[in-house]
Amino acid sequence: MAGSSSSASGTTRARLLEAALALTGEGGYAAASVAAIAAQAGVSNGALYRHWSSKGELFAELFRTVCSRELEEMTAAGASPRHTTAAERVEAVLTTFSSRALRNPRLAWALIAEPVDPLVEAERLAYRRTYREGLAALLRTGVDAGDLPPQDPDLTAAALVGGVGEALVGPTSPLADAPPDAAVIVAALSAFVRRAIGAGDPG
Amino acid sequence: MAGSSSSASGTTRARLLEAALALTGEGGYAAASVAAIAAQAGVSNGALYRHWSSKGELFAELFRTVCSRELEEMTAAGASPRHTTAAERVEAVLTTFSSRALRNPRLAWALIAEPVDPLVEAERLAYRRTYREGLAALLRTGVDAGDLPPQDPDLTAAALVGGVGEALVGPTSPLADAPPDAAVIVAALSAFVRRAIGAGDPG
DNA sequence: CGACGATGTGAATCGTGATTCACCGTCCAT
DNA sequence: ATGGACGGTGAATCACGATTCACATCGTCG
Repeated sequence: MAGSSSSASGTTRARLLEAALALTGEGGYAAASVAAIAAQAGVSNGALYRHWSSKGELFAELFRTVCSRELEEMTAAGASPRHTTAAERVEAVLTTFSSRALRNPRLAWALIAEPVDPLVEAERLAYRRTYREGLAALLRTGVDAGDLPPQDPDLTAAALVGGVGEALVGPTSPLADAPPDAAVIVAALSAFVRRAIGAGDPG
Repeated sequence: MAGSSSSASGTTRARLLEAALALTGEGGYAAASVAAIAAQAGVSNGALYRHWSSKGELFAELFRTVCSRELEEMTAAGASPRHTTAAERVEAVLTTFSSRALRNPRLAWALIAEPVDPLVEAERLAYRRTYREGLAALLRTGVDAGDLPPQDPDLTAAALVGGVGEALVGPTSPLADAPPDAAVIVAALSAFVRRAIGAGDPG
């Protein structure tokens, strides 16, 4: 009926993903029931199962998509030639992470901390590990080069991921969708990160 | 039948709490179904409802009990006259937290990070906030005294709570109940904390 | 003794969502 | 035109654990 590629909607599959993302961004994973997703996408419950074998699979895919975009951004930020030292790169990665998360706190919460399906949890865990490992690699570089003090890079990286996450969704979750002042928070977090990795003052 | 106060069991109420704690310590909150708790305590499902109006209430009480003990220990550690600077106190608090958590990683995970009832989540949140506020107060003291560099104490505190938590239950959760080497982890975390709050070298 | 409250029993019931399935249309290939 | 694959429908079903409730049991008190 509808034109094959025009107005408001793509394929049902895409609409379901969009709907799931939108609902998660509003009310978190909990608000994204199969019924709600289907309704939002304008299809029936059953349609979902034509494209995924379970709700979990849909969300695993969604998480993968969203997180991989985030990862890309962070990686790019860390790899930019504007930064020369490992400390700067670590800071850039986490600043990117923070400012993006603050743009959509609810979604960030869902991605970082909300209770989810085991299937989805596995996806989240995998990405967390990736973040951690990326940071650890940067830290190792810095330590080896003597820019950063001796430390266990893996542990520092884990603590940074957790610390930044908590600082963002912890204080954020009580708040509505209007972060008080993202720039201030990001700056303060940057300072925390710099100190935590043992880098000196801002360059 | 059994002696009123002798061998293996106190009141049913107490046995239910013990059972819930034990199960949570083994398989987390998820493993602690009403049926499992009742079985472990040697009573029937219904007995639980003679003492709490819901499973959530039981767990809220359990969390409160356990967390308040932890809080006591941490507070005591931070208040000890052995420590003079704010930095030392912060470090002592978090070291206490870490080493205790590492003693029972599964339970720590349940207390810190596992998905739980809203009722229980509220309890957890309250304690997290308390930890955070306690740390923030110490940090403020240090900053005011000039021992620590200027910083947002609340944000630092939040990041520390999150960072230490992640470092503990993140890398820990994949492991069985035998932490590789608690002392090493605690020492490394201490160093992280010292750097993160901007304290100098170890005293 | 007999009533009564507190406690315990455990099978039946409920609530909440995810998941299934018998039944269409539509569209293309033969 | 016709068969059948590809979606789609949505009410019925299922799974799973918490919760209820009609029925004991026991200890205490008048």
